[in-house]
Amino acid sequence: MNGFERRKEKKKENIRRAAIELFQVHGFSKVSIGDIAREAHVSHVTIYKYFGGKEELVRDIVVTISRDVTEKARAIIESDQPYLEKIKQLILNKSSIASQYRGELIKIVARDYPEIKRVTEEFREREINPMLDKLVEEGKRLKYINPDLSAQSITYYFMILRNGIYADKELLESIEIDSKLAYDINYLALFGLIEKQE
Amino acid sequence: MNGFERRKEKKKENIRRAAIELFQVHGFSKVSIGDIAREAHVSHVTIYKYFGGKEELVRDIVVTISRDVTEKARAIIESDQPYLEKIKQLILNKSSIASQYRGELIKIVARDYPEIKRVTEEFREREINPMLDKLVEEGKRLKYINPDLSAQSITYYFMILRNGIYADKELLESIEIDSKLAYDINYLALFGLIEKQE
Amino acid sequence: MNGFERRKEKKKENIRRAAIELFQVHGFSKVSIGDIAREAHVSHVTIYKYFGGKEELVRDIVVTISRDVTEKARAIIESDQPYLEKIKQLILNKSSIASQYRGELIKIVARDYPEIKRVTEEFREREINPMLDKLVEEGKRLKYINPDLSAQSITYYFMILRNGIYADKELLESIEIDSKLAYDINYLALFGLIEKQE
Amino acid sequence: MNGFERRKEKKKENIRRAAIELFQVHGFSKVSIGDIAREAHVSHVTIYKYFGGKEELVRDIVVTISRDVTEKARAIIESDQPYLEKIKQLILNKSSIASQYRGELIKIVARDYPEIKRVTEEFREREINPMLDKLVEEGKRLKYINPDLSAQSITYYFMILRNGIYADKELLESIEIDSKLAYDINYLALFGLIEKQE
DNA sequence: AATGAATGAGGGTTCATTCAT
DNA sequence: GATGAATGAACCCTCATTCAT
Repeated sequence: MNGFERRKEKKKENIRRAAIELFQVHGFSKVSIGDIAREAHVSHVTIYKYFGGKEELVRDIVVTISRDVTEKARAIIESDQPYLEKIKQLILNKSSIASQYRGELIKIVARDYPEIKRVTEEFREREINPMLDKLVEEGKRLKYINPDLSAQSITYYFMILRNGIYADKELLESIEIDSKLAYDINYLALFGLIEKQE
Repeated sequence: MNGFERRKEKKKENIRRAAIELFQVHGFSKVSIGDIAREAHVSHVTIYKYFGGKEELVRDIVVTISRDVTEKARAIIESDQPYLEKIKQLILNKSSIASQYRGELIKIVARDYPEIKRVTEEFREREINPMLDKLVEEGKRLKYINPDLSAQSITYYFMILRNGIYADKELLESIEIDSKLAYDINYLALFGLIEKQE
Repeated sequence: MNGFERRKEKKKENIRRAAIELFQVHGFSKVSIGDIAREAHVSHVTIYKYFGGKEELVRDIVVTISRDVTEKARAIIESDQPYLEKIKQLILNKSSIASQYRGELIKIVARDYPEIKRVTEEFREREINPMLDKLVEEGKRLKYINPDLSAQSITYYFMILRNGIYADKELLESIEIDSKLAYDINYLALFGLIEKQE
Repeated sequence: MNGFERRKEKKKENIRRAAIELFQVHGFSKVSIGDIAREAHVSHVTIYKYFGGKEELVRDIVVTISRDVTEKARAIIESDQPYLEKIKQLILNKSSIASQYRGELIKIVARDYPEIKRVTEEFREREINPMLDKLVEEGKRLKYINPDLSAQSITYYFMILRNGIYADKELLESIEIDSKLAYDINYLALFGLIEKQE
């Protein structure tokens, strides 16, 4: 990648960043190419030249985010931390995942551009699920996880938690501010609402 | 309410139903008044006469749903069932709540029409939260719920679960079809992912 | 005219009144048939049945007003008052002419419905102008009016004054409240702005 | 102002001109943005980019006209002509004022956009009235004007004449064609309809 | 390579008018 | 004869996309 391409890639990155930011604040349908161009300090036709159109820009963003999220998850899972720590981080880590993972965004986008749906599903199928399966396997081996629970259920459970948490900006902020709340949510996700009665 | 008004109310109900349906499938911003009119088999002008405009239609729908959900929840909480059964139903009941509660819809709508945000927040503040607080109180008294958890945390936890579950239509369908999955999700929400080690 | 027709005529009159009132307040283009129907406490289709449509309603109103104004002017001119008094009243009388003559309304309407233009012009041609011509004739005979002025000029002058006065609601109100102002305007119209120098 | 901005200003001017022209012919409410765009040979989107919307376009036009009229009046008043000549020109000058001053337009517009009313009233209050007051003062000093007449009355008288004259396109044309008519109207406005009897 | 402008489509809204009850 | 609803057109405005400079 020569200097020319590097500059171009930087500009693309900048456009992606602007788009994600705006999507998060105003919702996907409300953000126009013009808005993104303004936010990224480029001309809107530059966006067309670089990405081809709104759908392609969005696909590009979705792929970028998906890749990013996958890598973050892989880093956590393959790290050297104790098992519980890994789980906790996957459910509620304050790293950049929070600021990027936008289940909601992706879902809405998927509705508008069915082709993008396929992209994200492929990602989950091929990248995320295998990783989670292995994690669950390990959890069961370590007796952390009830062996009667299916891997699919647990995967779904993760999805529910992540979607539930990251779908609500205000909730996210509350969690970041209030560490007792963060602790409680973690506790609830890990050990459930109900105390097992002996 | 005479026959005249009853017919009118029926037509309004029909328009609401069509709108909700379309919002769920295509997302809020993508559904035009014309679409709703077509789906409801009325003229778009009728919608304007009955509701006044898109914002008012949406506010009406949001209020209707909110009221409905609240009543459903109250029915469960004030019913004569054992405590755990109530909790389970609140998290994952197959009744019409599932088909109506659209946290996601409301959240997106709130972004477009800030005034509607207030309506829903007032509902939560005034109706939902007090009910949940009492429920948590009861759970702690019965030693079902860890007394260290704050009521607010648990309220958020409920929100997360509900949002996470109802935000994903496919997930919802999977749960309805696959009873093992439903059981597992319930188990996870109640007793958590991690087995407490003795 | 039997009782039936009398009731019908009354209703029509009521509709006319409502329409004129609304036109005066909100301007012609801004008043819909629905508005008029509401103001007149009738169904809008009644208006269609009685008048045929918006254009016909307006034509009817214009004719009614024109006839009315003509009769008022005739009454003044053919009355037994001194000449100057007649002139004064024609320029600025507080009678109902003020509340009805709507040069502005008619002009705007004429733009929308060219056919109506003809109606009013015919009226002026056939009714108003002859009356004014005779009045000017008399004024010249009585040495009130400079014989070098053409009757047409004076007719235009009347038009200018009336249009100028009645086009501005606030001006009209000021005149009605402030009698010194009314006196001055009358003076200016009659004797001009400039004092002839001897 | 570089060439770039000059081209832009020229285009805006062109749009204003087209709008004024159409407003004069068809009345304000009947002219759509699309009509103006067509007349000005630009895209309607360009109008939105330049002016923001119909209300803003209209406000811009009103301000432009107001400023223009004020300047024209000031030029006459501050010129080196004899007093009577000034007055005559103010009442009936064939310069571009006639083709621009549109009291009627402004009044109708004011009804639709109350905010614009304020703009024009401010103009009158701050620019026009002081000028007229001084003119009247001078006229009284020179014994041209009856000192019993209030400045306010005379201001209104000017308004009446101007509104009466410029509200009627056909009248305006007649005056421009027929110089005897113009002379008579001027005479009537200056010296009144009635000869003072000695 | 960036910018301004044009196009064409779509959505929200209102209206005059007509139809059915 | 009055009312509610439907139709079809028009208008304001915004957007994605393309063209010309």
